[in-house]
Amino acid sequence: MSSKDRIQKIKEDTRHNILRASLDIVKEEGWGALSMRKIADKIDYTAPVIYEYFSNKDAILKELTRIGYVKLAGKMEEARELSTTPEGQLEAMWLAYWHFAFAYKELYQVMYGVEMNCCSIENSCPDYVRPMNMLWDKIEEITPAEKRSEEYIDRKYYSFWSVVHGLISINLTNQINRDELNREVLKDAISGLINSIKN
Amino acid sequence: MSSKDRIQKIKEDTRHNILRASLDIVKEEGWGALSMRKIADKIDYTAPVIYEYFSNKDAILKELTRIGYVKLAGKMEEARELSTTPEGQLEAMWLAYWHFAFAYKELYQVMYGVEMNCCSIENSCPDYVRPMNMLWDKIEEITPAEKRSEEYIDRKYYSFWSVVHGLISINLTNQINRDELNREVLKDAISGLINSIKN
DNA sequence: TTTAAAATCTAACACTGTTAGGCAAAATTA
DNA sequence: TAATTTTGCCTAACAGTGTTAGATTTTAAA
Repeated sequence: MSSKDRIQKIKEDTRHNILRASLDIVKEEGWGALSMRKIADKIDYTAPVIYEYFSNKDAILKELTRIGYVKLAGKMEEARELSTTPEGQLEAMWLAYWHFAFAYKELYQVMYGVEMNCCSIENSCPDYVRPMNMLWDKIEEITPAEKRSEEYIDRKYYSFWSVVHGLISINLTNQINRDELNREVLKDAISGLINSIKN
Repeated sequence: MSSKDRIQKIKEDTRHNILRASLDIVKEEGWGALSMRKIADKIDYTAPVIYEYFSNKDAILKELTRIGYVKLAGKMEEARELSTTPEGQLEAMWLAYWHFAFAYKELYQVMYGVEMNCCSIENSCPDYVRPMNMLWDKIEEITPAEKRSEEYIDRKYYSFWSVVHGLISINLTNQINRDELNREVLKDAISGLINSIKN
């Protein structure tokens, strides 16, 4: 009856509270600080109670991942409605994807396994910048003199790096191995960018 | 004298063994399984000994990161020597970067914070594929009929995704925030790809 | 051979995810 | 209403984590 429904609702609330508490902790202290006891503290329970709502910690992460995908799809739908041409819609959807990643940074991180590196990279270890410098210099070399500016080369460098690193990340996280697809995407992107620099 | 040198060498060896043992464990069981005690076991010591060579676990990860960058630069140099034109050299260097990421997967992961997601994504939760489907369909829509094949749309979808996700990952890990650069790279890539589809 | 120093270990602390078992309040049944 | 069952929640524990302090053994110097 009504009491059963009320109990059901309280259970759903608690489940929701666990998810919200988790996300709050991550927002405040990062993924590394998320623990079952900390979640329990936030919702005024002890840790074992959580296991009545989620079978383990991974299940919480998985549900947050799912929520992330739902939210992302919603944002993309919203963006699509703002444009009338298909080209405009496609662009709007990618921009919505982009904005989602930063507006819901923590969700994006758990969705795609993008973790902050241990410690601050910018300890200016010279080894860190050498690969970048090698590529940067070579891009500079093939850039026609009239285009050659720091901003231009920077932009091209980041364009290269984005496609390559993006494709690598996708391959490393989703272990879907599609060699011929990778090769074509990579070749397309690299030759496309080289052409866009030379002309 | 000689005894001091020998001691010095043993110390260097131990330091090296710690790093190699760490990488071995990660290769066998993944980053999540790497622990100080497990490293110590592999080199026939107890855990506290490691702290005479590295101030903490992060320092080990940091050194592995550095080693990764050195190795990457080496591979890129090798690749560069194989070509004579600057365009060929640039392409070869990016391909070397690409191959490095898979040949030294664990190093690439610690260098760029690309972690495997908790559990297998392909539990075929329909929510996971919705954003992809939305984009895929829209790409199909703007693709001229004579080009329209599954392979073609797949390739274009992954090209889009790679740039956008790559740029996001770079922004999330290296917290270097360069808004105008991001906007330009993103706009360039998206409009470039849309044009390449339409023509 | 005694003494100083270096190398290494054990034990502990505070944390982690997770499970088992118990206690008390609530709901159900007689 | 009284007895019984179910539910909700907690404490305590286990095995693991990174890390530190202190004791102990081994090596080197006097």
